This record gives sequence, C-alpha cells and structure tokens, in this order.
Amino acid sequence: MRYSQQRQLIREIVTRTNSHPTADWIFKQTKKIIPNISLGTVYRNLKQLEEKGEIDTIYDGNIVRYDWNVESHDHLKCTECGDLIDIHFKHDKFKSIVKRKFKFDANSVEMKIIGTCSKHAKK
Amino acid sequence: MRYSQQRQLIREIVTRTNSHPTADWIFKQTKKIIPNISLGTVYRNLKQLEEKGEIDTIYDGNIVRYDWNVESHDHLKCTECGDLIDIHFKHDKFKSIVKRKFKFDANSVEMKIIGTCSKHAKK
DNA sequence: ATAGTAAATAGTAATCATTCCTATTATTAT
DNA sequence: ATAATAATAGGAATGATTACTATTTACTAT
Ligand SMILES: [Mn+2]
Ligand SMILES: [Mn+2]
Ligand SMILES: [Zn+2]
Ligand SMILES: [Zn+2]
Repeated sequence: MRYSQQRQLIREIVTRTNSHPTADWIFKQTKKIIPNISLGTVYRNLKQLEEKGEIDTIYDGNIVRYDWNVESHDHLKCTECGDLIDIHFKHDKFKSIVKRKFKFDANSVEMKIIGTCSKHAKK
Repeated sequence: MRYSQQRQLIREIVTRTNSHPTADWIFKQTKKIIPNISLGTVYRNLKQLEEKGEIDTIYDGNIVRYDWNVESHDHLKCTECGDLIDIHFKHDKFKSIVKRKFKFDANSVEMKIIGTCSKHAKK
C-alpha cells in the first residue's frame, strides 16, 4: 500500500477524534485541508484502514461511525445528545456462559448501554 | 388505526418467525399470500408496528432486522452462518456501574456476542 | 535526475435500502 | 348503503455507499 496525502490526513483526523465520527463528518474535515478531495476517497480509505486494523467501524443504529480505538470496548449511547462514550467492561463471564449453555464459541462481545449522559442531569 | 389485511399478514409473519427477518424477506413471504402487496406497504407497517411496541427493530451491523420479541434480550451472532440467536442476560450490575462511574442513567442494555454457533462445532 | 509502472485519486454514474407521493381502494361509523 | 378517510399499489425520490475510469501521483530502476 502506497503512501497518499489523502489517506494520511484521514488517518490523522480519525486518530485525534474521540466522537466516533461519520464518513461525512470526516469528509468535511479533510476538505478544510485538501479542498478537492472526494467523498469516494474518504470511504475507500476508511475501508482500507479498517482492513489493516488501524480503525474500527461502529454501527450506531442506522448510523455508521468510525473509531480509532481498536481495542475491544463498549459504549454508552445518550439518547439526549447522541453522544457515544467509551467504556471498558470485562466479558469473560458471558463468553463462558454461552459456551456452556449454547456451545457457542465467542470471539468478541459488543455492549451498548442506552440512556442519558451526565450533561443532562436533573437539578 | 384501521384494520388492513396487509398489516395483519405482516404481523403474523413476523410473529411466527424466530430468525429476525429483514424487510425484504418479509416482503417475499407476504407476496405468497397477497401477490400485489408493495414493498412500501411492508416498510410502512413494520414502522407502525414498531411504534405501537408490537415488534422491535434490530440493527445487525448494516443489516436491519425485525424481532417479534420486544422484551429486553441479547443476541449471539454467528459469523459462519449469520444466525442471530436470542439469549437473556441480567444487566442491572452494568447499569449501576455506569451510574456510579459516569453519572449515566441507563434505560436499556444491548449486548451482542460474536462467534460461531454450535452448528459448526469441530469434530 | 528521468522515465516507466502501477497505485491512488477526482469526479461522476450506479446501486441499494428506505421513504415519499398520489390516485385508487378498502374499512368503518352512521 | 353512503360518506368520510385511512391504507394501499406503484412508482419516483432520497441518501448512503460503491463502482467506474481518465488522470495524477508515488515509487522503482536506470
Ligand atoms: Mn469507542
Ligand atoms: Mn431477538
Ligand atoms: Zn447526552
Ligand atoms: Zn452458525
């Protein structure tokens, strides 16, 4: 895989963003630096970066987001502001339970907790 | 909301299917009974049934599925055959942890365990 | 440094799932 | 049975993503 300014910029933008951005948001950011970059280039490179294991794709309902954090982790989804917050849980117990009860070989666990975040606390 | 043959048929098909069917699969099934039903009718009714709380929408990666089981539950996703299997876990512990550590008010928890199901057991 | 090559891009067209639109049909209250 | 109007069929529109292709760019060997 050959170097390209576009891919490097996309990589940097995703890497310094904690908000699990969408392809379109990333596209808008890249355009500030490379005004004639095309949306197809953003999609193609996001897919390649995922294939290389540099980033993860996250399906937030029907919205596709990207995550620089490729370590297994979970998310809190706020229904008020839409934010997706990282959180880390241990899932070994669940993996062993499904192995015993369903003979299911678990590779990974994804957990999403839906609710309202601290920004909207009642006074 | 007025009765319609189409909605009733869609409701019955979803209710007797455990495989978390897609809109298109449901459409094909309904066409066996009402050959000139339209795909828009299927989508419109699935949305209405969800709004009435009769069914749930499930986002399986980028695939949208429907579930007659509206009680909170989790899923095992088999990467070999694509099956989505129901499983029920208690999540109270997680809800209290995020409340304490993040002041996050949890309403519901969705958990997906990815791996291979018993159908593909090594001999 | 120069030239050859193949990868990557920009711009645009195509695809796919879903939603929207509207003339017609079906259901329900009277 | 009739009137009112909710629901449908069929097709157009939308939005996100992918595919196509002529041109540009990065790397390699001279
Ligand atoms: Mn994350
Ligand atoms: Mn289910
Ligand atoms: Zn929030
Ligand atoms: Zn399987």
